[in-house]
Amino acid sequence: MIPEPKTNSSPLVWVIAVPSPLHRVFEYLPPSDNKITPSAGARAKVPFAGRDVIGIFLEARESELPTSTVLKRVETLLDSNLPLLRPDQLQLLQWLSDYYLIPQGEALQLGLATSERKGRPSWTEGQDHIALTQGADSIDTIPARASKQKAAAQFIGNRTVSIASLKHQGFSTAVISALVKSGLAEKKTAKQSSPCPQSTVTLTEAQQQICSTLKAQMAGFKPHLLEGVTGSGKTEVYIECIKEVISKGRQALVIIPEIGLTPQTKKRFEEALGCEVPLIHSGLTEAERGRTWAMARSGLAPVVLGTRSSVFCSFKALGLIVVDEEHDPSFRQQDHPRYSARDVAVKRAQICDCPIIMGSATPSLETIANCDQGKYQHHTLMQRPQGSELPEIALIDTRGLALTGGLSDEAIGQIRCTVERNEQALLFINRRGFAHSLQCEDCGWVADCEHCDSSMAVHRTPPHLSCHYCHTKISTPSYCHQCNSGRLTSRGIGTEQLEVLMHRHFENAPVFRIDSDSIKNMETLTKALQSIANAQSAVLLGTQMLSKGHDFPRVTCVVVVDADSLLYSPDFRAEERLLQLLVQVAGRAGRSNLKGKVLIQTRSPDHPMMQQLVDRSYSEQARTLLARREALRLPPRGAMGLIRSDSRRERDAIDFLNSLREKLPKPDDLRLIGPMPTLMTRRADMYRYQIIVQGQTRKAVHSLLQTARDIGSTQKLGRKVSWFVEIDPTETL
DNA sequence: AGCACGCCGACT
DNA sequence: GTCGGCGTGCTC
Repeated sequence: MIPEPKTNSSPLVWVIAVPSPLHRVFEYLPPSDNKITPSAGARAKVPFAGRDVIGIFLEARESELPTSTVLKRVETLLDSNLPLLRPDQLQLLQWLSDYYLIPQGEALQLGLATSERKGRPSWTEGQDHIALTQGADSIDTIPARASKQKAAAQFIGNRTVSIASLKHQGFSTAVISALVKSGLAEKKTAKQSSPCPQSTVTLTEAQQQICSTLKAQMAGFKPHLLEGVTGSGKTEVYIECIKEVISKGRQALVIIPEIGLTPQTKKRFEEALGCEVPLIHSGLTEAERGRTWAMARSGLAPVVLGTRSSVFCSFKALGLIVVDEEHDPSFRQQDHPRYSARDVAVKRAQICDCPIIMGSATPSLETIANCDQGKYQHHTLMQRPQGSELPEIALIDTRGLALTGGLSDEAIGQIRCTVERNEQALLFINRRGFAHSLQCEDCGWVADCEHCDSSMAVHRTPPHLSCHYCHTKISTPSYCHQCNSGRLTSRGIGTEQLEVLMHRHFENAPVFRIDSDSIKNMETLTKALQSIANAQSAVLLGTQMLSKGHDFPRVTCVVVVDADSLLYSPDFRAEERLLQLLVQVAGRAGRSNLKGKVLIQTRSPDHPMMQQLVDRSYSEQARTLLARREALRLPPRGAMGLIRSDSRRERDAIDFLNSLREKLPKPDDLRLIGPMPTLMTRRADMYRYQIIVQGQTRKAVHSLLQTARDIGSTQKLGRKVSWFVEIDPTETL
């Protein structure tokens, strides 16, 4: 047969990354009014599977599809001058897509603010600030009946303030527009927030030394670990480095674990740097995020402060990344897309050829290993300034002791002494609600969640049972559902119950409970922290929320109510987590010049970790854990991957993994474990199963996961179950 | 993911 | 007769 002559050359097409779960890019004909070829990273509106979507232009090339393919046409090019995604972001997100096995179209969306993803123009500087036309002198001319306007004018004074901040103060749009209408005030565009760094606070010798070492390396890619005990002043070091970077006209990105600490942190950075430090976190409105994003992109913001998603933000000239509390598990996004913001930040620093400082009192074992291998430079701050001493840690063996509300007599005695000295005590308890579960005294029946393999927690205010995994709430039963007995008892103390008991025990001291039930938003947290700061003696109690980064100068006594509840978890990272948690909690004590004391209640006082908590430093203990990981060939030694499937039908979840495993290659340098049930197999009516992949090199694990992903998407069952592959999983439960 | 297309059950 | 349930297939 004579081969067909090659048809005329393929048409010129635009390659577009379309937001869809497909691991492919798509070809389109250029728009009909095509004049220019855009730069990579520009947004384009394209028809896709029966609807219009916003995709990202990657390149123009000759079509690689058979000439018979019917191509659709790009509808409009949205960014014709400058692409919204900068080359460094594009490079980062393409790496992200590849490394975390995320579809390219979805990965690229992460580099845009939410409104930009919908195709709206990016935020431009507008008249979103306000100032008094005649300055503060005109305040007296406002009639007394316009009390709100007067108050607003007083707030503005001689400054130019953002309208957003006025609204935060509780002034309505009506009040603001009235001021403008009467000519007393006028809207202004934000002035370039040129930083005017405030004079340096006095640094300790150790801080100074680290600062000068770091400042000399504020150009070019270099990761640093700043290991500093709680209260040793890591933030001052960050600030000095940021000043250095912005003085050279470059920008800094500061990433912190959770929104809980943003208001104070923002204020602290703003005061030290003398400029606005815009935020990026999930609590902001779309408009506010869009504003920060655009300010960073245009270079208007010299510093941006944000939670994990800010690692993808656009910058004009990124010169430094700071990741505070580098060990924190919340840097890992646990659902779609799954990535570690800390690791992405290191990659970004590499791409932007700038330094990155990771700080922690309890660095992760991965980061310590990276220091050992010489990949990261290690700096240590082991002393608190003003000579405040590190707290003394003691174990309380609770075996055989009569506990009052989960507390030993010794702990209660210590709390009493603390309160009587007009100081504050902090009780850490890792359980919300009144009690862990409700049990029948006669037959042992436990009120379980009907959607999860878990018991329901007891709550009293208001009274109900609640599942902390799927958030199902039911009314508290008054009799046993198995034997009809009326003798139901609460087991396992929670924050609510502890609060009641503390009120009873310490009538004269205020009691503050900090957990996700009592703290609904940032305002309530700020208020609570304010009251704590103003109080003399007090008892603070709460969950992890209390242990994260807050500064409580009057706390001199910390009690860990039940350290065992975290001790025996099958996850290979459980010990590391527990150690970090306990050291962080302990670090809340004695941060000012008052000497602190830490009491840890445990029924396993002989456990090696408990022993070492008393007389070893964190880094010594981390070494021990690291050696054990090494021996067991667990990360950071070697690599790990995970394939998980979730389904309403248990059989489907198992079958999917079984047939996937059969089709997978079996390289001898890899070990596959499973399918096996996850620790809490049924959760919110979903049965969850997994295969764990272990190997010597990350490359081998990664390539197997990639194959698994490709095979999985061709499986018929793949549509009935929801499943994913994950590299370097943090929870292998 | 989201949307179209298609093939069976219970409604005006 | 048609409205709409959701299984299956495809997206340049």
